[in-house]
Amino acid sequence: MKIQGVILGILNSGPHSGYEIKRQFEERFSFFFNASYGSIYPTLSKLEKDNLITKITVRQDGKPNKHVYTISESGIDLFNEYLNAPMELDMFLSDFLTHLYFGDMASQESMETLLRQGLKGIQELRDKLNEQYKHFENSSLTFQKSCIELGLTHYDSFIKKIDSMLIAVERKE
Amino acid sequence: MKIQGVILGILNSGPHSGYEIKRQFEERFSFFFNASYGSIYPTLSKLEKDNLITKITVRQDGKPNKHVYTISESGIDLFNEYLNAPMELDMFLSDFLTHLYFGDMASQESMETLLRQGLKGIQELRDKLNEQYKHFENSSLTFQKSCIELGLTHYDSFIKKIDSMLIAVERKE
DNA sequence: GGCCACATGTAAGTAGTTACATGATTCC
DNA sequence: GGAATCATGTAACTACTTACATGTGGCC
Repeated sequence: MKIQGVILGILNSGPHSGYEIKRQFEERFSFFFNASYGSIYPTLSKLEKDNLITKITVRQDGKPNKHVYTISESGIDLFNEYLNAPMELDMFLSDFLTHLYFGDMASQESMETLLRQGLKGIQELRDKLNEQYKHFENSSLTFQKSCIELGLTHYDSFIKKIDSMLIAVERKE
Repeated sequence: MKIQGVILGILNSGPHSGYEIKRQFEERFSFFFNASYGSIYPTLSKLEKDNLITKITVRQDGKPNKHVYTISESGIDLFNEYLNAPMELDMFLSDFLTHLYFGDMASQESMETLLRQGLKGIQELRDKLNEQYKHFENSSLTFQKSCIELGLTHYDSFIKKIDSMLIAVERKE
């Protein structure tokens, strides 16, 4: 599913502005999806032009106005089409693993540094995701919660494995 | 690291053709990197034009000719620059998790189907990667081996979690 | 006055993929 | 004769990101 489908999905559970959508991407989707303002705002414009969502301008107290978008009937239909379309293959792009892969010709010292850096980065992501997980503790959104749990699961398995690789590298010194 | 760096890295451990590079992507990099012929061949042309690699044409018995590329001194230098550059953030793009995320408003039946489909897809990827792992059983390329182990670790943690989600969904029926 | 959070948007650039196009050789 | 594997390449397209541009309002 591309950004158009994901935005329709978010609006399917209530009206939101582009800024709010961006926050959801950072807080809830970060483990498996992301998008910048440079694609969110043009997508919202296009969806409105195609009558899949409608816009209203909302005045706020102590904050600038915002454009709040609501999904239309045809938007809901299109979202359901996206949901029922065959799933695309997952893809994981890891610069850390790419560096690691080329490690067999590098020095043990540089690989130890790499592993430590990688571990630190993953631990930070894990901690950030765990902060988000707290918001779901008493939530009935079990599938959203599971998405975060899958992220934590992934990070934990990586952390464990990298830890053992570090121990192996240190032993060789 | 982009495709240019990865190709230099592959050629850094020996001369190869574009077709062989593509096979390496499928067999060894598939968990964390991939590229199509549409980017491999133009990249090889560009690298040659920039004198980072050199080309020779090799005649083969019972097979078409192939263009075998060898990394140059300046190619090795550039690859080491890439290796020492700060790492980019890993990114995981999952259509399965995107579908899952929107599951709280869907029927239990459709979510069971989704989970089964997702599980099947991941098991297939795991099996394929495990086939590749066998080639590394007695290999001294410990870091390449570790990259595959990290992939298996990831798939196993996902399989375990999706299994438990399936059991939870089934119990609710 | 300066910084931060909130808020929207565009233009140029990136880094690819997909689909197309071609051809050798082997095996059935 | 047709499918499969080996082999190379290009043109059109995609789906974004980055950097830029602008502005409000609160807090220190």
